Amino acid sequence: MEKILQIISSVPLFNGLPEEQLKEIRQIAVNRFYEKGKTIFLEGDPCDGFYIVIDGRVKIYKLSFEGKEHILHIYGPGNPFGEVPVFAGKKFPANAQTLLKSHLLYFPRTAFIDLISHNPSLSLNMLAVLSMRLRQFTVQIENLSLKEVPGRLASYLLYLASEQGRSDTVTLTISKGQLASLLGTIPETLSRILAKMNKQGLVESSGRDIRLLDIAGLEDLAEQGKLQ
Amino acid sequence: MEKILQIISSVPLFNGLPEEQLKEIRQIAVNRFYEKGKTIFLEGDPCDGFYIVIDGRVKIYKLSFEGKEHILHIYGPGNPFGEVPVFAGKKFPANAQTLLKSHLLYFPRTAFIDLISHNPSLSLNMLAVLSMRLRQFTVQIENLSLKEVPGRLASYLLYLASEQGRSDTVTLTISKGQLASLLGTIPETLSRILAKMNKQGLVESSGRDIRLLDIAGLEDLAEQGKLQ
DNA sequence: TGACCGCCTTGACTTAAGTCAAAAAGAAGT
DNA sequence: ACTTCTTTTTGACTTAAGTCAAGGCGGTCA
Repeated sequence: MEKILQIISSVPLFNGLPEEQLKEIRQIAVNRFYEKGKTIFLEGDPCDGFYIVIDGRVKIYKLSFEGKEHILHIYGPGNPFGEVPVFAGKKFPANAQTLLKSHLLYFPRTAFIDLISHNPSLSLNMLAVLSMRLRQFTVQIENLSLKEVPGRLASYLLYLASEQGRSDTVTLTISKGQLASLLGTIPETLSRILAKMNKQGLVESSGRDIRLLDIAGLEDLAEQGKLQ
Repeated sequence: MEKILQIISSVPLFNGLPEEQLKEIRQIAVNRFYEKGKTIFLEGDPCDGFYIVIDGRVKIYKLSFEGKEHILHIYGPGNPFGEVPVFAGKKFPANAQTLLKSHLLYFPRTAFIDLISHNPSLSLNMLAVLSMRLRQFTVQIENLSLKEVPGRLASYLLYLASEQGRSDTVTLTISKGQLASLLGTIPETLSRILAKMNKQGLVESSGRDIRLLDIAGLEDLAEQGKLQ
């Protein structure tokens, strides 16, 4: 119980809120535990609340008619998800599934809206979270429509390097198949492009570890969107 | 002056707010007039406020390294834009330019945040606006990564039909070049695909008017994302 | 050790969509 | 009606990336 309060206080969404309000938030939160590979919700499901990842990992994805999936986000501890229908419309715009055994906190819609109505700081935090997400989507759309796969991969590797605080080597935290889906392509193509980048001396990859040999080259590639 | 108050009251973002609050909002709003084709802001520009279109039309777009543009949104009267950096970070994530001579209202950041902090209804409205936008982006990403151009075009035509309240004929409100950019492709490709859809009896297009001859076929196409 | 599994890679082929260049069709102004 | 400019269409060609199918690699478990 105390532990959860501590976790809540470290979630960006609840940053800077006074102790007392954190306790209120704790009051309405519900623990939910999922095994690996479990569906949390499906696109079109009616929504009456949103989630925060406490532990584990969750993918948010869309499915094509034939069943091909495109991963929109992968969320880990501290990330909220499923907030869109809380404030607009009723239904989830995408699917959510656990990638690992996960511990989530669930916030019922009405109680949360009540809370937010009485707490300007919380509402500003929530506005910030949604705005950041819009910003991310903007980048994703730019990547999809203005860059080719090599450019998107280079962007992702550089992002991962900054994320992991290292500039020389990164370690993929997801499978290459999942990465392909996140980049809007398929495993075969990703594999071929990684091979090409190896040949060109941009990276040196073995398994999930990828050494970034030519940062400047990768930055060019990420910016221009094209190989060569 | 009175006219602007009336316009403000009809903007979805300010729906359901009491008269008095609308007046406060009017207080902080600043009129801005732009000729056709003028830049309102560029990606990376520091932001200290956002806009609402009163009259005219504005495109929000990204530019690739080589200067190719991808239009993210086209906004008309009643639509707010540029809110993202108000709540998260400082810089605009995309470019904005007028497509027509336009009248905008500008809301300075700090004054607006002040307002929102004291007005839960306004903040919930803003949360709804951002959430709707996230939902739209979700659809756009789905279209870009899981559908081919014919599927995106079919989606757009059906959307336009519902928008214009007619199921048989739609009229493009933007040039075909702009439409191509909005669908993440180029004019040549769009032209060819429209020609193919004509040949297949799905539509009958002449200039900016497009008759939808086979709605069921278009819906299939939009859902499956592929022609044939 | 060997069989099985999921994940990744490679090869051959197809195809959607982009590029470049030119013609055609509209719109606007004189 | 004629010029000029923009927008749209068409054609020939190239290319990025998808499909299908086969094989390889690496773990796990009996």
